[in-house]
Amino acid sequence: MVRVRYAPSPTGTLHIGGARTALFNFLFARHHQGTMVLRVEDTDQARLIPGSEAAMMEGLRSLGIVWDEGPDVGGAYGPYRQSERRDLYRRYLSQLEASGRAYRCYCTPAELEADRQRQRAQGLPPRYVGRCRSLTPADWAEREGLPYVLRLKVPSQGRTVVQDLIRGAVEFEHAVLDDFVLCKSDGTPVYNFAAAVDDYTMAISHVIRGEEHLSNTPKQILVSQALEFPLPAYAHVPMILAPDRSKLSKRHGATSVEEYRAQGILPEALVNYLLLLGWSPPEEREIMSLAEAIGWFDLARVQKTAAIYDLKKLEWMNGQYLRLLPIERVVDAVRPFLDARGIAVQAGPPLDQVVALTRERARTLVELAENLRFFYEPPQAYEAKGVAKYFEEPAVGERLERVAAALELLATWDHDALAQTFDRLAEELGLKRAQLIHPVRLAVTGRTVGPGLFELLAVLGPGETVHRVRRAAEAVLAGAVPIAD
RNA sequence: GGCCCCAUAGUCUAGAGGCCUAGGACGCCGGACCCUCAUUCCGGAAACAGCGGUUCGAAUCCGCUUGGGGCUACCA
Repeated sequence: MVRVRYAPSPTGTLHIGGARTALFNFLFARHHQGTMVLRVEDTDQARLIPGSEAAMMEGLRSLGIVWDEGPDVGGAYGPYRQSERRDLYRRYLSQLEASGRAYRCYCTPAELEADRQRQRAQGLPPRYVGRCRSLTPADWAEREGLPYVLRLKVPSQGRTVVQDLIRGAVEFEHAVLDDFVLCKSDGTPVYNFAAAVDDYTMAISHVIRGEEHLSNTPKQILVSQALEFPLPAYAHVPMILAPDRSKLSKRHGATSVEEYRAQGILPEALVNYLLLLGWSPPEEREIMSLAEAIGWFDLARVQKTAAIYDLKKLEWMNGQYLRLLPIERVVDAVRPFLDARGIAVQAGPPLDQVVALTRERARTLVELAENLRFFYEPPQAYEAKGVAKYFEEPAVGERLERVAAALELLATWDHDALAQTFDRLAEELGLKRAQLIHPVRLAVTGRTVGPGLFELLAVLGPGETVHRVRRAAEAVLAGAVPIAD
């Protein structure tokens, strides 16, 4: 039975690195009909950020990553917050103490700091010097009441081998490890201890996590062995780096799932993009559904090398999804972006028709919202480049008047009728059709780029079209064309 | 500093000794199409970090060098 976990620390928002790790866990679990556990690692209350846990869960859900057991949904191995598992940790801690595998250390932070200073000065690696290592329970009794931490008694000889599913056997000499802290003086367990206990007590079969944890793994193995726990399988997935190859941080722009959402990236696209960072499908096709990914997912195809995220490709992929997804899905997705811009769609043409015309010209929902704005708001000004190109030709004002007049008489308002009207008028005026089309697009949208004119006008409707063409004609004739930008 | 991981184009990657004159994707450049833009379609430039081995043969195996990353807390 495959059981995996994603174990975030609620100290911020859901990071794309974390999201990718969660995604790999989720895909692995689903592929093997296993169970996905969400565990909140909140032992360090000082670092906890209120609302972070809920935000992370919301971020995961928005991407379609769901869990079978967790703080919100419960499960047979709860509780799922480390802060609620104190009693459990205490039990294993006293077991370790009783068996002599852990010992009390009374060294003060000042003493430890002094040790480190000295070691650094001597060019030695900073490790715990072992001052309290051979203290006996009798010595402990003497120090009754003094604060102490619990340290694991790491064997000084030998080595620990991590069998990693992605990297193979990785060896760590015990000589380079030190007697690390299991439990702080205030009684809170420390990560490497709590993680080992939880992975065992939650019956986790595969620990799939970021590469930054590889160096911690021997410590967790040592804890597990001291407690006589069987070991889970480990798989350390490569990290996601910022474009300058450094660790991802706020200064690299959008790094959280929430920020990408705000920039108009669809969750479907983000998840698909993240999937390709560190994993490759067995076929040369990159656009795929979560269901397909579940069928294909395999740790053997996970890369060893850290990946750098590429905004350009994410945006391209988002564009693909904008075109691929059912129109209703895109309409729903763009609505909040319209609202945020005060674009009132109730008064204008049906949004689905508008989106159908504009979505293939957008890469993000922000762009899409801006691109369709003119359907609901007449242009206040006209693009400078277009004015120079199309509104300054001789007799353009009259030409626009003619168009308005012809359109006004049109009985059927659809693409073909509009096309015929423009053809006929162009012939009458001795012009090329394009010489009518471009000024009219500018008159109606204020821009030089956009959907095909006849499709656009068909959706915009006769009233609004004629009105806008007239208005532009008047401005041109009056020599008072408002210029945008 | 010590320990650990990694190394194919600007970026994501395929590649598990001969199938590689190294394949795909984004981006970039050029072209076709078109009422503009976008889409789409064609075409192009662009990589096996370096040096030594092993082998009949190395992007693939080994070593060293270089480079990048991680860990080294009473953080996770």
